[in-house]
Amino acid sequence: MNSNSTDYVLADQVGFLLRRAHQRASLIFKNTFEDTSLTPQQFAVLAKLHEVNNVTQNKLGRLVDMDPATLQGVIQRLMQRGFVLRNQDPQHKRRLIISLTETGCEMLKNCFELGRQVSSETLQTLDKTDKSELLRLLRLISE
Amino acid sequence: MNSNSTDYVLADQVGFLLRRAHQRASLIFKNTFEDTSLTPQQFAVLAKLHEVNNVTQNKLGRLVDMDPATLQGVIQRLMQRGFVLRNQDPQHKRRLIISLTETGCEMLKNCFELGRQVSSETLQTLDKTDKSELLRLLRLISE
DNA sequence: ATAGTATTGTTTGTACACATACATTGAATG
DNA sequence: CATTCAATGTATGTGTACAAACAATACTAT
Repeated sequence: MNSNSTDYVLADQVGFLLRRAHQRASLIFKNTFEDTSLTPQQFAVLAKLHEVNNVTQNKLGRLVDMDPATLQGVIQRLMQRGFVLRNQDPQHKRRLIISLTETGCEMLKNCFELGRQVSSETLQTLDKTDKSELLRLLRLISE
Repeated sequence: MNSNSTDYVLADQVGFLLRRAHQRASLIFKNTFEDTSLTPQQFAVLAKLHEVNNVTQNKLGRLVDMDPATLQGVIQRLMQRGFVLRNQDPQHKRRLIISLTETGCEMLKNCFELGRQVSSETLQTLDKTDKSELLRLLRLISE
């Protein structure tokens, strides 16, 4: 028995469900972070810089899973708002070292609680077991 | 004991993991659908039209979970390639009825198998139970 | 050392995603 | 009937996401 087109239900495909889930999570983030005007990606960069400050732009990109081209734009917007600095590595002229400014660090402190709210609201329909199950499975399919 | 910034690990947040997973799924889609030059969203529209042809653009948007503004662009690109038609509803001058063309239908037939491959490869690290678990959980957090 | 290669970052172009503002039409209410 | 309101689609602007082409610097092997 061969598979045919009737087997294919869009709403049952992971990719489709991932897009939907991601869009909903982004919406919750947007509403929760409204006052800060930070995007999820901008916050991800700041939060990662708080974990490991003074990183190469390239390495930072790998840590937050963003393209060099994409990260470049994100960094620029964060620089314009004074949250981040970009300095040349004295040892390697080609490298740029990204670091949090005082302003960025201050802003960030008020954001961690918001970040927790976003995660909590995104997962609110799941019980405790399902919450950690979902995280585990997402990690598994992201390599 | 109050929570502080050290509690917040970016890599443990759903939103971050959802973005990563979605990006990986998109990459797999891109590679698999290389020859067709269809994007995930364009294929989603075609696949949905195969399920329910002759829909209002607005309703189609709700079915594939896209903004009116976003869908408008997707539809335009599908029209340019002759996969889709957009006709005015005679009863409601304001509405546009979207339908698959012969060309679109033909193209689509060869795509279902590719779509299955994408889903399969995206989930390849999971066992059977985990696969359906993930789908269930994603549905739960997408309302 | 020199040549070739890998690393790192920018630029440009296409495609979502969505907010906001706008235009038009159909329906509902007084 | 007229005014208001909801539904539907368009236009524009900002922000990802990524490919491809480019540029410049470090590294490696001969």
